[in-house]
Amino acid sequence: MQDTREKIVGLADHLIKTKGFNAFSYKDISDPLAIKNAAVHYYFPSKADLGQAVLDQEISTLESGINSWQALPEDQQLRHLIASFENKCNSHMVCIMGSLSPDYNTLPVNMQERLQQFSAAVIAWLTGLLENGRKKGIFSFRGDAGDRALIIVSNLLASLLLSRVIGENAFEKISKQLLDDIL
Amino acid sequence: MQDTREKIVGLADHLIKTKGFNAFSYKDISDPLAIKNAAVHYYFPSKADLGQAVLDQEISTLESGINSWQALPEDQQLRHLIASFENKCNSHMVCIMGSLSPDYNTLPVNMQERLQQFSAAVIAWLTGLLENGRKKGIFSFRGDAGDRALIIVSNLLASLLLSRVIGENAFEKISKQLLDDIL
DNA sequence: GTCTATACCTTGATAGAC
DNA sequence: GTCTATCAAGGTATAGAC
Repeated sequence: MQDTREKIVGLADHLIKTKGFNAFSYKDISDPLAIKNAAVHYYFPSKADLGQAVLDQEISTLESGINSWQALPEDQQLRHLIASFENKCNSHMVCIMGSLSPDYNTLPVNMQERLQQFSAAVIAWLTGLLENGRKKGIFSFRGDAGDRALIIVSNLLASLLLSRVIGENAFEKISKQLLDDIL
Repeated sequence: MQDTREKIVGLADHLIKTKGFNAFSYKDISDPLAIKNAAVHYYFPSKADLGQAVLDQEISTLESGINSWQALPEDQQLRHLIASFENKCNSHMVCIMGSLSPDYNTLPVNMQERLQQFSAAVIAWLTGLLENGRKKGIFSFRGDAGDRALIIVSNLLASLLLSRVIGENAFEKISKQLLDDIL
């Protein structure tokens, strides 16, 4: 089934966001699907292949999200981004960048490249969004839009990490202040 | 030698900040010290013991840092905190919270507890620092000091993670904006 | 305190039958 | 596509000699 492939990628994505790339194994994937680890290797010969598939999916999900918000006012688009992080927080997940960046040095090269690609895409999009929103008077902030985009991504990423350690309201507090600072 | 113990903890600390807790092994420690892995187990029977020792050292280093800055004006104290992150960035390390929080669910309980303790200590100290600095007119910001402390920790933590993926100037940009926002 | 030696387990991965 | 069977490698950890 082609379906199995998708289930594997979905599970791997979830495992990366809850346990980390180095901490999950093929068994963590084959058991819930009630298949054997060899079946997983049939779809993804190496763990690097699986990791790459997860990142490719993350990138395309991001892009289709961005596309679907295109017609909305800039502040609404930003709220959608924040909402997607809120969902992760409620499901006790961190984002893909928050999970993989500490392990960056241990990742296979193909995953490093994809992770860079993902980060660049988020920041480029958010930079444009902030610039346009500022022109229209929707956002108000000092300094370069690219720097501000960096700050926002940085906060959202870290808020999920902190929530895991110091409690759930870390995300709420941070995301609220984030919006207050530019609206 | 008692010295060996310290070298082990130092190496483990460095390994956590470069490769992550789940990605380093006893061999990564015994090889550079030119000893055998059994010698490491002599000092730290389990990896959880070693991880705990690293966190205990992090906590006491933090506390002695905080103490040594006590007499300085609040903005100087904050700059010292930022400088300590800059050092990590230049050495291609992330901070202990940035490294361990994504792996939180996979950590032994004693390490989870210490990590919570560490995070709480940083945030409590920074909250007080911001409150005092605001009273004196050194800092200027809206909202609760605790929320602002959360934002700053969140940014510093994430800036090291982002630097690793998208390049070195991420830290510089973020830390600069951080100060600009409250000075 | 450090060594050798080793037990035991998990992991990623492959070969070949069905 | 999925299975059984198996592998080599590497990991944590322990026992006991020196």
